[in-house]
Amino acid sequence: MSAEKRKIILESTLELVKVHGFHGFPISEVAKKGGIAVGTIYHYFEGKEDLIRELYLYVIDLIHQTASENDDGRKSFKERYDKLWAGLFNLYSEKPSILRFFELYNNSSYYDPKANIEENKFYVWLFQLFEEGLASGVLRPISKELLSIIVLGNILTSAKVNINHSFRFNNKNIDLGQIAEIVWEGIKLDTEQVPDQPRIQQKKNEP
Amino acid sequence: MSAEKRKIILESTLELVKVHGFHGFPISEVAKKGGIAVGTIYHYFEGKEDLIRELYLYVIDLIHQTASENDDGRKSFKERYDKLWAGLFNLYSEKPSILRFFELYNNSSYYDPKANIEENKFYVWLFQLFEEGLASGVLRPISKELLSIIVLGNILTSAKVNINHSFRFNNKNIDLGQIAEIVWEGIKLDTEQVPDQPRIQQKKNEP
Amino acid sequence: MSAEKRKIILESTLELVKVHGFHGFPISEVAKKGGIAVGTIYHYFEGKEDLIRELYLYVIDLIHQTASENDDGRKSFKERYDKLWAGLFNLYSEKPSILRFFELYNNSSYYDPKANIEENKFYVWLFQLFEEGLASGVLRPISKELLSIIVLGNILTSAKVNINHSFRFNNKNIDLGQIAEIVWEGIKLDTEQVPDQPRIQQKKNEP
Amino acid sequence: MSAEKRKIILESTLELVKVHGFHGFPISEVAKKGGIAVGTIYHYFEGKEDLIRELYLYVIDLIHQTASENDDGRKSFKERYDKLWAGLFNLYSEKPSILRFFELYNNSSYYDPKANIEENKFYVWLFQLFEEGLASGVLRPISKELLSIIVLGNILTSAKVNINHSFRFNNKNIDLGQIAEIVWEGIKLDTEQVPDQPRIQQKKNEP
DNA sequence: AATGAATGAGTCTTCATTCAT
DNA sequence: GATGAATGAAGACTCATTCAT
Repeated sequence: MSAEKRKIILESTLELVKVHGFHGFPISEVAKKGGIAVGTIYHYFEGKEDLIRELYLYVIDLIHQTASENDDGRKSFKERYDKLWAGLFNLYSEKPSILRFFELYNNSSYYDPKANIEENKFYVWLFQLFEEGLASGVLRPISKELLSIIVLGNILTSAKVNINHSFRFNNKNIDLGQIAEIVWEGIKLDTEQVPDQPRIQQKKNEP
Repeated sequence: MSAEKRKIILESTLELVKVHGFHGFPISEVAKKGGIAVGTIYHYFEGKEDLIRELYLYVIDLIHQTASENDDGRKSFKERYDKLWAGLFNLYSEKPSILRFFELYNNSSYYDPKANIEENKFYVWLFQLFEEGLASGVLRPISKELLSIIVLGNILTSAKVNINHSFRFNNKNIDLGQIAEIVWEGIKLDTEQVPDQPRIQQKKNEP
Repeated sequence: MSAEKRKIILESTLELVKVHGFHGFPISEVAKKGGIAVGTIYHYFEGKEDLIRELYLYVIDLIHQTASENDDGRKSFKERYDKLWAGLFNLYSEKPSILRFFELYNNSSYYDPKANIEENKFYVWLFQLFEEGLASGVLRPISKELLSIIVLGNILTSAKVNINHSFRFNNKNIDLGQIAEIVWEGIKLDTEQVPDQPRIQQKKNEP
Repeated sequence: MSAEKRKIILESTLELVKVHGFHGFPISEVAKKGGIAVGTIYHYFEGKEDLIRELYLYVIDLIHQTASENDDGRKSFKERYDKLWAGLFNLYSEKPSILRFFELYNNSSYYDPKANIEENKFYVWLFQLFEEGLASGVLRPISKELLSIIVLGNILTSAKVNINHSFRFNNKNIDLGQIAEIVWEGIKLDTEQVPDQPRIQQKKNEP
């Protein structure tokens, strides 16, 4: 069992998923792309389903590394926020296969709904980051879960547009950097104002 | 050629896409679900690819109708913004198959990158809405394209979480309505005056 | 039941058989080519099998007419032989769909092996012709069946090559008229006398 | 990739073509007849079309072998001619599937008209045989192409009748050996006569 | 460990035929 | 008589997985 060969299989699969979707390519293509035999893949993974699920963990790890590596707890939260945004935006832009994989994964039959978010080390790290932001008083009182959802969602949207916008928006130049600022405007605490009054009313979507 | 039967096929497909993804179900399932014969589907559509592409137009139409029907140009822009958000959020939440379809479509081999966004009547309508918002002076000077991207992206994210969050976030209650306000905070023009009145009104997406 | 419409169906089918073979085209193509509805064909014929079998009779009739129309019992047998050859050769060459149909028919599942050759009016006529030739003493004592086989077989071969030879034989000019003479040399009775008259003239089929 | 399995597939197909024509049997029948799985066929051939085309080459090879194996350049041309005739006649009679295949192939959509006859090793061999016959002076001055057409065409016709005549000609006994002699009479040079005068009258098949 | 030939259930698609209008 | 929408059985082909080497 060489880790090298395992990685070859995962990366080959990632590329193929990007181009063809989960079901759009045969295992034999993975073998061909990786320069190995079909049977070999079954030494490293139990089957296609297992391969895709392991690929999810592999990709989460990549994201976690990218996000945490550049982080420096001594910097201001805004700086850390910008680094997070830039890091993931660049990762997704340079490796669109990751972005694509995520979009597909959550909607696919491979997705395991029983997987707990707390076991996902990237989310654990991210929750921690936002908790520190909240503690430092620069963020409006929004739950760390919601902050994660908004920020990640918008990074994803930005990167998606970045990858596709040339044809999607008629070649108009769209300044995606603005999105980071717009979101920041939305989540930062307006210091000029009286924070002792709730600015946002409670609302129950699902009673 | 009955429009009725055509709709049955489209709706059956939409449901199956939601549960299984594009490639995860056979055409015969569409037939069974619709109570018709397999061959009939091929009278109305050239093949699976064509069916999926027509489904895209069908769904775009649904979204356009939902968004435009509830719109009233005489109301304030904020009110129109809230209506847009509530309308789409509810549509997606009540019919997750639409949400799912979009997520998949843009990443699938069915997606036609040559399709011009200007020919998409929903986007035409949406661009017009934001142009009016910009003209009325309540929005920061952000391009209508970027505004569309941000707002739609966040509605989608909200609805996605709404549909999945029960298991995705460990049953924590997440107040998705906040997202509409956070985004609004990000795009609205800050008039320095009068912070002594609550800036965000109560809103009930799902009573 | 209009005879006109029946003929349209038969001729449309004949053309389609030529291009696609028996199984290579759907009944709907016959309808489209003939400018009629699919159901109409089933008013005139019991099904595809019946249509093909009726087409056989239709084609046999065409051949019989062509062969017998130009025949004149008062002419010499050699002249009648030449007329037969020229008539069928031209018919096949101008309407290759007939030739094609025959080749296919005898090898297809549509062919009815129980059909008695004596009930085929073209063969009845042909056997009669050769019997007269034998009676007149210009032919070697070969059974009328064998004569029919040889002559028809070689006309068919000639026409086939005529239709295809340009590409089959590398654009070499092949004088197919020779075949008629070669076969004649093979079946005619050699009267030892009179070699003082030229027996073979030069001939140019394709100048 | 075993040559053995490849041959099993080809032979199974050949038998099925004989009975049902090209389109009259499913690939699954080939598999069943050969005692293998359907998928295996697709390891050896790209599809049905490819299988049929490869079968053509396989059959050409069989014919070439049969014809050339029994040939002896030291014998007289008439003896070689008789051997050729007998060899092919027997091959076709004993293996009617070959005969049937040829008839069908040239009229089918599988036939590739771009295929050059010079690349067909059987024809190369045959042309050589007739060239030697012409050089030895026993044949009338007929092009080797035309000689090939006539001789092959008549062998084919003979064998066809041999296989089918029992029902085609009402159980009459037909002496097919005569055909070889008749054709020989047609192509041999009449040494008694004056070859400096043309023996065949002018005729115009295609004015 | 690595290979890749073999398997056969499953998929898309076609098309002869029917029948209500 | 004429129509053509609807049917569903049948066929070509794919591909995840196995296993002998």
